[in-house]
Amino acid sequence: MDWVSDNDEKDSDNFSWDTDENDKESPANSPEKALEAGPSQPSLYSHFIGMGFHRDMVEKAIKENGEGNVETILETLLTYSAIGSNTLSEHEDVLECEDAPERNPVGCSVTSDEDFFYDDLLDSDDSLDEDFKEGLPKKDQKLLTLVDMGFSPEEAAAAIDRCGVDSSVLELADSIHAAQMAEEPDGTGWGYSRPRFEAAEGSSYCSARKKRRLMEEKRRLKRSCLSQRRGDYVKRSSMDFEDAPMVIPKPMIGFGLPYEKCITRRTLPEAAIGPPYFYYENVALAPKGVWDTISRFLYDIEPEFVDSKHFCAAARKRAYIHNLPLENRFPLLPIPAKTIQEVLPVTKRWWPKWDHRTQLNCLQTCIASAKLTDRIRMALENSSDPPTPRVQEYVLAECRKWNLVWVGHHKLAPLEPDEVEMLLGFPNNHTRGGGISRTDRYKSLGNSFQVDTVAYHLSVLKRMFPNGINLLSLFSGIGGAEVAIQKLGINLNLVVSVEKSKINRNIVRSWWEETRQKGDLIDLDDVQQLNGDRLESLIKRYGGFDLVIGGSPCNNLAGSNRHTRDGLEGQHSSLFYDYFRILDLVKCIMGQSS
DNA sequence: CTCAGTATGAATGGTAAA
DNA sequence: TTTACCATTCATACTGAG
Repeated sequence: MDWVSDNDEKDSDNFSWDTDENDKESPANSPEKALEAGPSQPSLYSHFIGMGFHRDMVEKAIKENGEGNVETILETLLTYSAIGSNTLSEHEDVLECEDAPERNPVGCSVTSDEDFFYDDLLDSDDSLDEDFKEGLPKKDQKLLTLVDMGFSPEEAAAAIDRCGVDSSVLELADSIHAAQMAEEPDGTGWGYSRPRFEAAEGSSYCSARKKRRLMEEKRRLKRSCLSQRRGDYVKRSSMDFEDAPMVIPKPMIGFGLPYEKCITRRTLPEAAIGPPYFYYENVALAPKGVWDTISRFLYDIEPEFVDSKHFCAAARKRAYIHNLPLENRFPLLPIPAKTIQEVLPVTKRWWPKWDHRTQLNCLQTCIASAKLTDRIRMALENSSDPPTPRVQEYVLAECRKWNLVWVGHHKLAPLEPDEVEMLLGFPNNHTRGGGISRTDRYKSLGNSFQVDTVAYHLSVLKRMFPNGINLLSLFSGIGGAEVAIQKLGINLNLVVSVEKSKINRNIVRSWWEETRQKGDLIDLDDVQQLNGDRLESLIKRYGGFDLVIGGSPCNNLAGSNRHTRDGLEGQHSSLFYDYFRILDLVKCIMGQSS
């Protein structure tokens, strides 16, 4: 359910908006690129201001890091924000304060300590020189940075011991704060979070003008909502922030499985209650702290951890945060078989006794190469029958790693795209045709929902909306949400679908036509297009959204990413903040009109 | 340019032994 | 309680053919 590749051309939407069509900027014109082209202080300055950072912070961060390194400036700003952003409002005029939508949504109380940190950050000119630091071991560098930031050497050292020398300065600062809070029985909780900057790299092509307009819109819309919410959060006890880190329940069955005993009641925080309903999805096994952060943004709702192996023959460990009721869920029929041998009967004939797998591992975006399967074939040919334990071990490890199935004597193969479609609950040939390549099918499917799992959670909507729903679907991918809702027999009166990949948009649109949908399908290619204006006009025209659904990009969270598993702040995964931004805007706009 | 093929670990959590 | 070992994982980057 997310973004697939960067190589999709921008095309015009099928829906023509009344404004703003021409100030879409190409990535080449992004502020980021402009920076790389040559140093220009005003542009750099306004770039970060545009992201919602305070001007004093930006000035200081640029001074400290030099103009050249955007990356380190950003890191510095994030660090400042994590430590001191909550005090910002104390130093700023009201307008600016409300104007900073990217700031921590959990408005927090202010302690004198934090004031101290912030003042110190702004005023101290006596920090150690960076050249000197570079010559030191990593641990000492971090230690000095933390001391520079106003922490005591003891605190800093303890934090490095706790979190490890490879932790970011931000994490270390966070840890020290947590420790301080724990020591202080009456300490006021502070809502740790990085500022919600929309413009991590992935979204930085939003023009400054657009951003300003968006901010104006937000300021207008959010003034009342924000003050209300801040009030709510300040009331919360510091306990909320000292909770043990998120633990993934075992077995991973969420609030319950079909035809089994389920949890049917829960208490949602006031701020979480709809309309609209919302449903957010991402990988369960994200780096530490990611789900804590996501949950905190999504109104403190506890994630529902579910492994789709309970719904189909392949594992898919995912977490879902939603505000849907839990009573009277029902599954899609027919219930899919849950073993490989049942689902792929042709494999049964060749399946050796010593391969005890009955289910597949997670369906991913890449498949095993022919070379690998041939190596395995050779290994089996050259072994005895049954193969030696050593060969068995090797073969089984590769089978599990690459989800291989038996298609002949000594012959293993990856799943076909059709089979992946079937396992994920999509109609046959859902991703086939329209010029899509085989690799792209795997990629789009690997990023998708498991339809039966999602449909089970969404089934409660059927009774509530007998006349159908208006759906806002973000990071739609190949339309897992739309397919699930359609299979549940819920009419789709309106679907606003945001998906970066043109290939995926085509898939959804042809599905829309094949299933003879009566409603309106509006597809957009960029979440940034959904600003306050557009949402307001859509909501006015169609009477609001009943469900906001989406699974934001997991690229930087997924375990299989060897290169850029950067967490929630990663280039793609930071689009989560756009999910939150849009959901919050929808809530505010709909809350106002009712 | 697209497409297919290929090599490329580490973070995380579980379990059992020390 | 600590340590070691094991299994799993919505991926990225590069290459070469067409």
